[in-house]
Amino acid sequence: MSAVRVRFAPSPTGYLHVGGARTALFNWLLARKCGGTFILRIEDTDVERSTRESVDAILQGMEWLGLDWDEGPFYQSDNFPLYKEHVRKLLDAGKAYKCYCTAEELDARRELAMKEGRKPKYDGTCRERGDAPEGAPYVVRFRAPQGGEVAFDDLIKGRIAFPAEELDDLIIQRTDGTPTYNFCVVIDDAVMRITTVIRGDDHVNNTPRQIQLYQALGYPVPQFAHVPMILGSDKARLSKRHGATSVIAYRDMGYLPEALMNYLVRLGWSHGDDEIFSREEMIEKFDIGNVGRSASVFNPEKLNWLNAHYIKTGDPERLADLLLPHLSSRGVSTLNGPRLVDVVTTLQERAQTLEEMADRALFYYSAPTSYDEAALAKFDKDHLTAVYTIVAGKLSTAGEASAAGYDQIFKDICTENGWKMPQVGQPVRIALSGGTQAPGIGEIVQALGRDESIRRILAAAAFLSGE
RNA sequence: GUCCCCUUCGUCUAGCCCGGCCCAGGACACCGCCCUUUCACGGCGGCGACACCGGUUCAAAUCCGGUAGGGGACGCCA
Repeated sequence: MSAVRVRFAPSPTGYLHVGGARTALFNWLLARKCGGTFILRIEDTDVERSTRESVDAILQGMEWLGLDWDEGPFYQSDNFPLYKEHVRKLLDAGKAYKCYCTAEELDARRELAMKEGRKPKYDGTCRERGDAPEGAPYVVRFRAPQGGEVAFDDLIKGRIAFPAEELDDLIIQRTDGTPTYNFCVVIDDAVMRITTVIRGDDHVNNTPRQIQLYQALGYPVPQFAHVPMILGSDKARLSKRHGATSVIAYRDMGYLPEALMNYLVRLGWSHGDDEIFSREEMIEKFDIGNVGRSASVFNPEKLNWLNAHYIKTGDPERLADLLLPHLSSRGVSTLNGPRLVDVVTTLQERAQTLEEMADRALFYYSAPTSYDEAALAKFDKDHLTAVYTIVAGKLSTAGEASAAGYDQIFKDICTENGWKMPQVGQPVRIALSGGTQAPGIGEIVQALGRDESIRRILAAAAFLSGE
Protein backbone atom coordinates (compact mmCIF):
# COMPACT_ATOMS: atom_id res chain seq x y z
CA MET A 1 0.00 0.00 0.00
CA SER A 2 1.49 3.33 -1.03
CA ALA A 3 1.39 6.40 1.15
CA VAL A 4 -1.19 8.11 -1.03
CA ARG A 5 -4.33 8.89 0.91
CA VAL A 6 -7.25 10.66 -0.76
CA ARG A 7 -10.77 11.37 0.29
CA PHE A 8 -14.19 12.19 -1.06
CA ALA A 9 -16.02 14.51 1.30
CA PRO A 10 -19.60 15.26 0.26
CA SER A 11 -22.00 17.21 2.41
CA PRO A 12 -25.22 15.27 2.98
CA THR A 13 -27.64 17.92 1.83
CA GLY A 14 -28.91 16.09 -1.25
CA TYR A 15 -28.28 13.13 -3.51
CA LEU A 16 -24.99 12.27 -5.20
CA HIS A 17 -24.88 14.38 -8.34
CA VAL A 18 -22.74 13.76 -11.42
CA GLY A 19 -20.25 16.47 -10.50
CA GLY A 20 -19.65 14.95 -7.10
CA ALA A 21 -19.50 11.51 -8.64
CA ARG A 22 -16.76 12.61 -10.98
CA THR A 23 -14.76 14.09 -8.13
CA ALA A 24 -15.21 10.84 -6.23
CA LEU A 25 -14.17 8.92 -9.35
CA PHE A 26 -10.94 10.89 -9.76
CA ASN A 27 -10.08 10.34 -6.11
CA TRP A 28 -10.87 6.66 -6.37
CA LEU A 29 -8.86 6.32 -9.58
CA LEU A 30 -5.78 7.91 -8.05
CA ALA A 31 -6.01 5.69 -4.98
CA ARG A 32 -6.52 2.52 -7.01
CA LYS A 33 -3.79 3.43 -9.44
CA CYS A 34 -1.08 3.80 -6.84
CA GLY A 35 -2.37 1.36 -4.31
CA GLY A 36 -3.34 4.16 -1.99
CA THR A 37 -6.25 4.60 0.37
CA PHE A 38 -9.61 6.08 -0.56
CA ILE A 39 -11.52 7.53 2.36
CA LEU A 40 -15.17 8.56 2.52
CA ARG A 41 -15.99 11.37 4.86
CA ILE A 42 -19.38 12.96 5.37
CA GLU A 43 -19.18 16.71 5.97
CA ASP A 44 -22.19 17.24 8.15
CA THR A 45 -21.14 20.16 10.32
CA ASP A 46 -24.21 22.01 9.13
CA VAL A 47 -26.58 20.15 11.42
CA GLU A 48 -29.54 22.09 10.05
CA ARG A 49 -29.26 20.92 6.48
CA SER A 50 -27.68 17.49 6.81
CA THR A 51 -29.97 14.50 6.63
CA ARG A 52 -29.71 10.75 7.04
CA GLU A 53 -31.59 10.30 3.75
CA SER A 54 -28.92 12.25 1.91
CA VAL A 55 -26.18 10.14 3.44
CA ASP A 56 -27.99 6.99 2.29
CA ALA A 57 -28.54 8.42 -1.17
CA ILE A 58 -24.86 9.25 -1.52
CA LEU A 59 -23.74 5.82 -0.35
CA GLN A 60 -26.23 4.21 -2.70
CA GLY A 61 -24.90 6.22 -5.62
CA MET A 62 -21.29 5.33 -4.83
CA GLU A 63 -22.12 1.66 -4.48
CA TRP A 64 -24.02 1.60 -7.74
CA LEU A 65 -21.01 3.06 -9.54
CA GLY A 66 -18.70 0.65 -7.79
CA LEU A 67 -16.70 3.37 -6.08
CA ASP A 68 -15.68 1.40 -3.04
CA TRP A 69 -13.89 3.14 -0.19
CA ASP A 70 -11.23 1.76 2.12
CA GLU A 71 -11.98 3.77 5.24
CA GLY A 72 -15.12 5.38 6.56
CA PRO A 73 -17.65 6.67 6.17
CA PHE A 74 -16.52 9.06 8.85
CA TYR A 75 -18.79 11.81 10.09
CA GLN A 76 -17.52 15.25 11.02
CA SER A 77 -20.30 15.50 13.54
CA ASP A 78 -18.46 12.81 15.52
CA ASN A 79 -15.40 15.02 15.75
CA PHE A 80 -16.75 18.10 17.49
CA PRO A 81 -14.55 17.61 20.59
CA LEU A 82 -11.51 17.42 18.31
CA TYR A 83 -12.38 20.72 16.63
CA LYS A 84 -13.07 22.35 20.00
CA GLU A 85 -9.64 21.32 21.17
CA HIS A 86 -8.00 22.88 18.13
CA VAL A 87 -9.91 26.13 18.58
CA ARG A 88 -8.62 26.23 22.15
CA LYS A 89 -5.10 25.67 20.90
CA LEU A 90 -5.29 28.55 18.45
CA LEU A 91 -6.93 30.82 21.02
CA ASP A 92 -4.24 30.07 23.59
CA ALA A 93 -1.50 30.72 21.07
CA GLY A 94 -3.06 34.03 20.13
CA LYS A 95 -3.59 32.78 16.58
CA ALA A 96 -7.32 33.19 16.92
CA TYR A 97 -9.52 35.65 18.78
CA LYS A 98 -13.07 36.15 19.92
CA CYS A 99 -15.15 38.46 17.78
CA TYR A 100 -18.26 40.12 19.16
CA CYS A 101 -19.50 41.71 15.98
CA THR A 102 -23.04 40.64 15.23
CA ALA A 103 -24.14 39.06 11.98
CA GLU A 104 -26.22 42.14 11.25
CA GLU A 105 -23.29 44.50 11.70
CA LEU A 106 -21.17 42.31 9.48
CA ASP A 107 -23.80 42.21 6.75
CA ALA A 108 -24.12 45.97 6.83
CA ARG A 109 -20.37 46.53 6.62
CA ARG A 110 -20.01 44.00 3.84
CA GLU A 111 -22.73 45.65 1.84
CA LEU A 112 -21.24 49.08 2.36
CA ALA A 113 -17.78 47.89 1.35
CA MET A 114 -19.14 46.38 -1.86
CA LYS A 115 -21.03 49.54 -2.65
CA GLU A 116 -17.93 51.66 -2.15
CA GLY A 117 -15.92 49.33 -4.32
CA ARG A 118 -13.78 47.95 -1.52
CA LYS A 119 -13.18 44.28 -0.95
CA PRO A 120 -15.81 42.93 1.42
CA LYS A 121 -13.42 41.39 3.91
CA TYR A 122 -13.70 41.52 7.68
CA ASP A 123 -12.51 44.93 8.88
CA GLY A 124 -10.70 43.60 11.93
CA THR A 125 -12.81 45.42 14.53
CA CYS A 126 -12.21 42.76 17.19
CA ARG A 127 -8.75 41.71 16.05
CA GLU A 128 -6.90 43.80 18.61
CA ARG A 129 -9.73 44.21 21.06
CA GLY A 130 -8.68 44.02 24.69
CA ASP A 131 -11.96 43.79 26.56
CA ALA A 132 -14.30 40.82 26.71
CA PRO A 133 -17.94 41.89 27.01
CA GLU A 134 -19.58 39.92 29.81
CA GLY A 135 -21.85 37.18 28.51
CA ALA A 136 -21.99 38.60 25.00
CA PRO A 137 -22.22 36.02 22.21
CA TYR A 138 -19.09 35.68 20.11
CA VAL A 139 -17.55 33.76 17.26
CA VAL A 140 -13.91 32.72 17.07
CA ARG A 141 -11.89 34.11 14.20
CA PHE A 142 -8.58 32.95 12.83
CA ARG A 143 -5.93 35.67 12.92
CA ALA A 144 -4.82 35.37 9.30
CA PRO A 145 -1.15 36.20 8.81
CA GLN A 146 -0.82 39.32 6.66
CA GLY A 147 1.96 40.21 4.29
CA GLY A 148 3.53 38.27 1.46
CA GLU A 149 1.61 35.74 -0.55
CA VAL A 150 0.21 32.28 -0.10
CA ALA A 151 0.88 29.99 -3.03
CA PHE A 152 0.54 26.34 -3.90
CA ASP A 153 1.23 24.10 -6.86
CA ASP A 154 -2.07 22.69 -7.97
CA LEU A 155 -1.71 19.28 -9.60
CA ILE A 156 -4.22 20.30 -12.25
CA LYS A 157 -3.95 24.06 -12.59
CA GLY A 158 -0.34 24.69 -11.81
CA ARG A 159 0.92 27.37 -9.46
CA ILE A 160 -1.69 29.64 -7.94
CA ALA A 161 -0.76 32.53 -5.69
CA PHE A 162 -2.82 34.90 -3.57
CA PRO A 163 -1.64 38.10 -1.89
CA ALA A 164 -2.08 37.53 1.86
CA GLU A 165 -3.97 40.85 2.03
CA GLU A 166 -6.85 39.20 0.22
CA LEU A 167 -7.29 36.69 2.99
CA ASP A 168 -9.40 37.81 5.88
CA ASP A 169 -9.92 36.51 9.38
CA LEU A 170 -12.35 33.72 8.79
CA ILE A 171 -14.70 32.45 11.42
CA ILE A 172 -13.68 29.05 12.70
CA GLN A 173 -16.31 28.69 15.40
CA ARG A 174 -19.87 29.94 15.31
CA THR A 175 -21.79 31.68 18.06
CA ASP A 176 -23.38 28.37 18.97
CA GLY A 177 -19.97 26.81 19.44
CA THR A 178 -19.99 24.65 16.29
CA PRO A 179 -16.96 24.72 14.00
CA THR A 180 -17.14 25.90 10.39
CA TYR A 181 -16.25 24.12 7.19
CA ASN A 182 -12.87 25.65 6.38
CA PHE A 183 -11.64 24.78 9.82
CA CYS A 184 -13.00 21.21 9.93
CA VAL A 185 -11.60 20.18 6.56
CA VAL A 186 -8.15 21.21 7.57
CA ILE A 187 -8.23 19.31 10.83
CA ASP A 188 -9.81 16.22 9.33
CA ASP A 189 -7.49 16.13 6.35
CA ALA A 190 -4.54 16.59 8.67
CA VAL A 191 -5.67 14.00 11.20
CA MET A 192 -6.55 11.51 8.47
CA ARG A 193 -3.15 12.17 6.96
CA ILE A 194 -4.62 13.00 3.55
CA THR A 195 -1.78 13.47 1.08
CA THR A 196 -3.74 14.72 -1.90
CA VAL A 197 -6.90 16.79 -1.80
CA ILE A 198 -8.90 16.38 -5.02
CA ARG A 199 -12.04 18.54 -5.06
CA GLY A 200 -14.10 20.89 -7.20
CA ASP A 201 -12.39 24.08 -8.32
CA ASP A 202 -14.99 26.19 -6.55
CA HIS A 203 -12.65 25.55 -3.61
CA VAL A 204 -9.51 27.19 -4.97
CA ASN A 205 -10.29 30.40 -3.14
CA ASN A 206 -10.54 28.51 0.13
CA THR A 207 -7.20 26.84 -0.36
CA PRO A 208 -4.90 29.69 0.72
CA ARG A 209 -6.90 30.21 3.93
CA GLN A 210 -6.69 26.52 4.63
CA ILE A 211 -2.96 26.54 4.01
CA GLN A 212 -2.58 29.26 6.62
CA LEU A 213 -4.57 27.13 9.00
CA TYR A 214 -2.38 24.08 8.40
CA GLN A 215 0.64 26.21 9.11
CA ALA A 216 -0.83 27.79 12.24
CA LEU A 217 -1.71 24.35 13.53
CA GLY A 218 1.68 22.93 12.67
CA TYR A 219 0.38 20.33 10.23
CA PRO A 220 1.97 19.42 6.91
CA VAL A 221 0.17 20.93 3.91
CA PRO A 222 -1.21 18.32 1.48
CA GLN A 223 -1.10 18.56 -2.30
CA PHE A 224 -4.14 19.99 -4.03
CA ALA A 225 -5.85 19.13 -7.29
CA HIS A 226 -8.82 21.27 -8.28
CA VAL A 227 -11.14 19.68 -10.79
CA PRO A 228 -13.01 22.07 -13.13
CA MET A 229 -16.76 22.18 -12.94
CA ILE A 230 -19.34 20.50 -15.10
CA LEU A 231 -21.66 22.86 -16.95
CA GLY A 232 -25.04 22.49 -18.59
CA SER A 233 -25.66 23.01 -22.30
CA ASP A 234 -26.00 26.77 -21.75
CA LYS A 235 -22.59 26.87 -20.05
CA ALA A 236 -24.14 27.63 -16.71
CA ARG A 237 -23.43 25.45 -13.71
CA LEU A 238 -25.08 22.07 -14.24
CA SER A 239 -28.42 21.93 -12.47
CA LYS A 240 -31.76 20.12 -12.56
CA ARG A 241 -32.86 22.54 -15.19
CA HIS A 242 -30.49 20.84 -17.64
CA GLY A 243 -32.02 17.43 -16.91
CA ALA A 244 -31.13 14.81 -14.37
CA THR A 245 -28.11 15.46 -12.19
CA SER A 246 -28.57 12.63 -9.71
CA VAL A 247 -26.51 9.53 -10.29
CA ILE A 248 -29.38 7.34 -9.16
CA ALA A 249 -31.70 9.06 -11.62
CA TYR A 250 -29.40 7.85 -14.39
CA ARG A 251 -29.69 4.32 -13.08
CA ASP A 252 -33.46 4.66 -13.14
CA MET A 253 -33.39 6.02 -16.68
CA GLY A 254 -31.70 2.82 -17.76
CA TYR A 255 -28.04 3.73 -17.86
CA LEU A 256 -25.35 1.20 -16.99
CA PRO A 257 -22.90 2.15 -14.26
CA GLU A 258 -19.92 1.39 -16.50
CA ALA A 259 -21.33 3.77 -19.12
CA LEU A 260 -21.71 6.63 -16.66
CA MET A 261 -18.25 5.96 -15.26
CA ASN A 262 -16.76 5.93 -18.75
CA TYR A 263 -18.57 9.14 -19.62
CA LEU A 264 -17.52 10.88 -16.44
CA VAL A 265 -13.88 9.88 -16.68
CA ARG A 266 -13.70 11.37 -20.19
CA LEU A 267 -15.22 14.63 -19.04
CA GLY A 268 -12.15 16.72 -18.39
CA TRP A 269 -9.68 13.91 -18.82
CA SER A 270 -8.43 12.00 -21.84
CA HIS A 271 -5.81 9.52 -22.90
CA GLY A 272 -4.88 10.18 -26.54
CA ASP A 273 -7.78 9.27 -28.80
CA ASP A 274 -9.17 6.57 -26.52
CA GLU A 275 -12.88 6.71 -25.81
CA ILE A 276 -13.76 3.36 -24.26
CA PHE A 277 -12.28 2.56 -20.89
CA SER A 278 -12.98 -0.47 -18.78
CA ARG A 279 -12.56 -0.05 -15.06
CA GLU A 280 -9.10 -1.61 -15.24
CA GLU A 281 -8.06 0.57 -18.16
CA MET A 282 -9.06 3.76 -16.47
CA ILE A 283 -7.16 2.81 -13.36
CA GLU A 284 -4.13 1.94 -15.43
CA LYS A 285 -4.21 5.02 -17.64
CA PHE A 286 -5.55 7.70 -15.34
CA ASP A 287 -3.22 10.54 -14.52
CA ILE A 288 -4.41 13.46 -12.43
CA GLY A 289 -1.92 15.69 -14.23
CA ASN A 290 -3.75 15.08 -17.49
CA VAL A 291 -7.01 16.48 -16.26
CA GLY A 292 -7.98 19.59 -18.22
CA ARG A 293 -8.04 23.03 -16.63
CA SER A 294 -11.27 24.28 -18.13
CA ALA A 295 -14.89 23.50 -17.34
CA SER A 296 -16.77 21.03 -19.53
CA VAL A 297 -20.33 20.77 -20.74
CA PHE A 298 -22.31 17.68 -19.88
CA ASN A 299 -23.42 16.07 -23.14
CA PRO A 300 -26.23 13.52 -22.74
CA GLU A 301 -25.89 12.40 -26.39
CA LYS A 302 -22.44 11.08 -25.83
CA LEU A 303 -23.55 9.34 -22.66
CA ASN A 304 -26.24 7.67 -24.78
CA TRP A 305 -23.67 6.48 -27.24
CA LEU A 306 -21.52 4.99 -24.51
CA ASN A 307 -24.52 3.38 -22.89
CA ALA A 308 -25.53 1.87 -26.22
CA HIS A 309 -21.99 0.57 -26.58
CA TYR A 310 -22.05 -1.15 -23.21
CA ILE A 311 -25.50 -2.57 -23.88
CA LYS A 312 -24.33 -3.95 -27.21
CA THR A 313 -21.25 -5.56 -25.75
CA GLY A 314 -22.70 -6.53 -22.38
CA ASP A 315 -23.48 -9.97 -21.02
CA PRO A 316 -27.13 -10.80 -21.87
CA GLU A 317 -27.68 -12.60 -18.57
CA ARG A 318 -26.62 -9.56 -16.57
CA LEU A 319 -28.57 -7.18 -18.79
CA ALA A 320 -31.65 -9.34 -18.32
CA ASP A 321 -31.33 -8.97 -14.54
CA LEU A 322 -30.86 -5.23 -14.81
CA LEU A 323 -33.83 -4.97 -17.18
CA LEU A 324 -36.23 -6.65 -14.77
CA PRO A 325 -37.14 -3.58 -12.72
CA HIS A 326 -37.83 -1.60 -15.89
CA LEU A 327 -40.21 -4.32 -16.99
CA SER A 328 -41.98 -4.55 -13.64
CA SER A 329 -42.57 -0.83 -13.65
CA ARG A 330 -44.44 -1.42 -16.90
CA GLY A 331 -46.52 -4.11 -15.31
CA VAL A 332 -44.83 -6.86 -17.27
CA SER A 333 -44.16 -10.26 -15.81
CA THR A 334 -41.66 -12.44 -17.62
CA LEU A 335 -42.86 -15.64 -15.99
CA ASN A 336 -45.21 -16.67 -18.79
CA GLY A 337 -43.31 -15.72 -21.85
CA PRO A 338 -40.04 -16.09 -23.67
CA ARG A 339 -36.78 -16.29 -21.76
CA LEU A 340 -35.68 -12.76 -21.01
CA VAL A 341 -32.10 -13.46 -22.06
CA ASP A 342 -33.31 -14.38 -25.54
CA VAL A 343 -35.35 -11.22 -25.69
CA VAL A 344 -32.39 -9.13 -24.55
CA THR A 345 -30.17 -10.67 -27.18
CA THR A 346 -32.51 -9.50 -29.93
CA LEU A 347 -32.60 -5.99 -28.49
CA GLN A 348 -28.98 -5.31 -27.58
CA GLU A 349 -28.16 -3.59 -30.84
CA ARG A 350 -31.38 -1.63 -30.80
CA ALA A 351 -31.51 0.14 -27.45
CA GLN A 352 -29.58 3.05 -26.02
CA THR A 353 -30.98 2.61 -22.53
CA LEU A 354 -32.63 -0.11 -20.50
CA GLU A 355 -35.80 1.97 -20.52
CA GLU A 356 -35.83 1.90 -24.28
CA MET A 357 -35.09 -1.81 -24.23
CA ALA A 358 -38.01 -2.41 -21.89
CA ASP A 359 -40.34 -0.57 -24.27
CA ARG A 360 -39.13 -2.59 -27.19
CA ALA A 361 -39.48 -5.82 -25.23
CA LEU A 362 -43.14 -5.26 -24.47
CA PHE A 363 -44.54 -7.10 -27.47
CA TYR A 364 -42.78 -10.30 -26.52
CA TYR A 365 -44.90 -10.55 -23.39
CA SER A 366 -48.26 -9.55 -24.77
CA ALA A 367 -49.48 -10.45 -28.24
CA PRO A 368 -50.48 -7.47 -30.40
CA THR A 369 -54.07 -6.39 -29.99
CA SER A 370 -53.90 -4.14 -33.01
CA TYR A 371 -51.71 -3.81 -36.08
CA ASP A 372 -49.95 -0.96 -37.80
CA GLU A 373 -52.63 -0.26 -40.40
CA ALA A 374 -50.49 1.95 -42.59
CA ALA A 375 -47.79 -0.70 -42.83
CA LEU A 376 -50.32 -3.40 -43.57
CA ALA A 377 -51.92 -1.27 -46.25
CA LYS A 378 -48.80 -1.58 -48.35
CA PHE A 379 -49.75 -5.17 -49.17
CA ASP A 380 -52.98 -6.42 -50.61
CA LYS A 381 -55.12 -8.64 -48.52
CA ASP A 382 -54.76 -11.75 -50.66
CA HIS A 383 -51.00 -11.55 -50.46
CA LEU A 384 -51.08 -11.16 -46.69
CA THR A 385 -53.42 -14.10 -46.28
CA ALA A 386 -51.24 -16.25 -48.53
CA VAL A 387 -48.09 -15.30 -46.63
CA TYR A 388 -49.63 -15.98 -43.23
CA THR A 389 -51.04 -19.30 -44.31
CA ILE A 390 -47.87 -20.52 -45.92
CA VAL A 391 -45.58 -19.28 -43.16
CA ALA A 392 -47.74 -20.79 -40.43
CA GLY A 393 -47.83 -24.07 -42.28
CA LYS A 394 -44.11 -24.14 -42.90
CA LEU A 395 -43.28 -23.30 -39.30
CA SER A 396 -45.57 -26.06 -38.08
CA THR A 397 -43.68 -28.69 -39.98
CA ALA A 398 -40.27 -27.26 -39.12
CA GLY A 399 -38.58 -28.09 -35.87
CA GLU A 400 -37.23 -25.62 -33.34
CA ALA A 401 -34.35 -23.70 -34.88
CA SER A 402 -31.86 -20.94 -34.22
CA ALA A 403 -32.50 -17.36 -35.36
CA ALA A 404 -30.32 -18.02 -38.41
CA GLY A 405 -32.16 -21.28 -38.96
CA TYR A 406 -35.53 -19.52 -39.01
CA ASP A 407 -34.14 -16.89 -41.34
CA GLN A 408 -33.21 -19.67 -43.72
CA ILE A 409 -36.74 -21.01 -43.57
CA PHE A 410 -38.06 -17.58 -44.53
CA LYS A 411 -35.62 -17.44 -47.41
CA ASP A 412 -36.80 -20.82 -48.59
CA ILE A 413 -40.38 -19.64 -48.45
CA CYS A 414 -39.41 -16.71 -50.65
CA THR A 415 -37.74 -18.81 -53.30
CA GLU A 416 -40.52 -21.40 -53.26
CA ASN A 417 -43.19 -18.78 -53.80
CA GLY A 418 -41.33 -16.28 -55.91
CA TRP A 419 -41.52 -13.58 -53.24
CA LYS A 420 -38.98 -10.99 -52.23
CA MET A 421 -37.91 -10.95 -48.61
CA PRO A 422 -39.63 -7.66 -47.74
CA GLN A 423 -42.91 -9.10 -49.00
CA VAL A 424 -42.69 -11.81 -46.35
CA GLY A 425 -40.64 -10.28 -43.59
CA GLN A 426 -42.68 -7.17 -43.12
CA PRO A 427 -46.11 -8.86 -42.90
CA VAL A 428 -44.76 -11.45 -40.50
CA ARG A 429 -43.07 -8.82 -38.39
CA ILE A 430 -46.34 -6.96 -38.12
CA ALA A 431 -48.18 -10.13 -37.15
CA LEU A 432 -45.63 -10.94 -34.47
CA SER A 433 -45.00 -7.51 -33.01
CA GLY A 434 -47.89 -5.36 -34.18
CA GLY A 435 -45.57 -2.90 -35.87
CA THR A 436 -42.58 -2.52 -38.14
CA GLN A 437 -39.88 -1.50 -35.74
CA ALA A 438 -38.66 -4.77 -34.37
CA PRO A 439 -35.71 -7.16 -34.47
CA GLY A 440 -35.10 -9.49 -37.41
CA ILE A 441 -37.90 -11.98 -37.87
CA GLY A 442 -35.66 -14.99 -37.34
CA GLU A 443 -34.60 -13.48 -34.02
CA ILE A 444 -38.17 -12.79 -32.99
CA VAL A 445 -39.39 -16.27 -33.84
CA GLN A 446 -36.48 -17.81 -31.97
CA ALA A 447 -37.05 -15.71 -28.85
CA LEU A 448 -40.85 -15.94 -28.97
CA GLY A 449 -40.85 -19.66 -29.65
CA ARG A 450 -42.19 -21.39 -32.69
CA ASP A 451 -45.62 -22.18 -31.25
CA GLU A 452 -46.37 -18.67 -30.02
CA SER A 453 -45.17 -17.30 -33.35
CA ILE A 454 -47.58 -19.53 -35.23
CA ARG A 455 -50.39 -18.48 -32.91
CA ARG A 456 -49.72 -14.81 -33.60
CA ILE A 457 -49.51 -15.34 -37.36
CA LEU A 458 -52.79 -17.19 -37.34
CA ALA A 459 -54.31 -14.45 -35.19
CA ALA A 460 -53.23 -11.86 -37.73
CA ALA A 461 -54.75 -13.94 -40.51
CA ALA A 462 -57.99 -14.20 -38.55
CA PHE A 463 -57.98 -10.47 -37.98
CA LEU A 464 -57.74 -9.92 -41.73
CA SER A 465 -60.57 -12.21 -42.65
CA GLY A 466 -62.70 -10.71 -39.90
CA GLU A 467 -62.45 -7.26 -41.43
C1' G B 1 -16.34 46.13 -7.17
C1' U B 2 -11.93 43.03 -5.57
C1' C B 3 -9.26 38.50 -6.05
C1' C B 4 -8.54 33.73 -8.55
C1' C B 5 -9.16 30.68 -12.80
C1' C B 6 -10.38 29.49 -17.89
C1' U B 7 -10.55 30.14 -23.62
C1' U B 8 -8.84 24.33 -30.17
C1' C B 9 -14.96 21.94 -34.45
C1' G B 10 -22.17 22.76 -31.77
C1' U B 11 -20.17 19.28 -27.59
C1' C B 12 -16.04 16.03 -25.22
C1' U B 13 -11.10 16.41 -26.50
C1' A B 14 -5.55 15.34 -28.97
C1' G B 15 -1.60 18.57 -29.95
C1' C B 16 0.79 23.18 -26.20
C1' C B 17 5.43 21.99 -21.11
C1' C B 18 10.20 20.13 -25.27
C1' G B 19 7.94 25.96 -31.62
C1' G B 20 8.44 23.04 -37.78
C1' C B 21 5.67 16.04 -38.64
C1' C B 22 -0.91 20.59 -37.76
C1' C B 23 -3.62 24.95 -44.12
C1' A B 24 -4.86 21.07 -36.69
C1' G B 25 -6.16 14.50 -35.29
C1' G B 26 -10.11 11.44 -32.77
C1' A B 27 -15.10 10.92 -30.65
C1' C B 28 -20.52 12.39 -29.98
C1' A B 29 -24.24 14.88 -32.78
C1' C B 30 -25.66 16.22 -37.79
C1' C B 31 -25.75 15.28 -43.39
C1' G B 32 -24.89 11.80 -47.57
C1' C B 33 -23.77 6.94 -49.61
C1' C B 34 -23.30 1.60 -48.87
C1' C B 35 -25.08 -2.86 -46.39
C1' U B 36 -30.16 -4.57 -45.43
C1' U B 37 -35.90 -8.20 -43.85
C1' U B 38 -38.46 -3.20 -40.84
C1' C B 39 -35.94 -0.63 -36.89
C1' A B 40 -31.26 -0.64 -35.57
C1' C B 41 -25.87 -2.26 -35.88
C1' G B 42 -21.87 -1.71 -39.05
C1' G B 43 -18.74 0.43 -43.16
C1' C B 44 -17.32 4.71 -46.08
C1' G B 45 -17.46 9.94 -46.92
C1' G B 46 -18.87 15.08 -45.67
C1' C B 47 -19.70 19.50 -42.60
C1' G B 48 -16.98 21.79 -38.74
C1' A B 49 -12.29 24.92 -34.40
C1' C B 50 -6.62 27.13 -32.79
C1' A B 51 -11.37 33.97 -28.96
C1' C B 52 -8.92 38.66 -30.71
C1' C B 53 -4.62 41.98 -31.39
C1' G B 54 0.43 42.74 -31.25
C1' G B 55 5.52 40.79 -30.40
C1' U B 56 9.66 37.07 -30.64
C1' U B 57 11.27 33.66 -34.68
C1' C B 58 13.38 31.48 -41.02
C1' A B 59 8.84 29.16 -38.73
C1' A B 60 3.57 29.84 -33.48
C1' A B 61 -2.35 26.38 -31.88
C1' U B 62 2.37 25.83 -29.41
C1' C B 63 6.78 31.16 -26.43
C1' C B 64 5.81 36.59 -24.55
C1' G B 65 2.50 40.89 -23.79
C1' G B 66 -2.22 43.02 -24.08
C1' U B 67 -7.62 42.99 -25.10
C1' A B 68 -12.25 40.68 -25.03
C1' G B 69 -15.44 36.99 -23.32
C1' G B 70 -16.78 33.22 -19.74
C1' G B 71 -16.63 31.04 -14.90
C1' G B 72 -15.61 30.89 -9.67
C1' A B 73 -14.92 33.09 -4.81
C1' C B 74 -15.80 37.09 -1.59
C1' G B 75 -21.41 33.37 4.29
C1' C B 76 -21.80 32.43 11.83
C1' C B 77 -23.06 27.04 3.60
C1' A B 78 -20.12 23.19 2.35
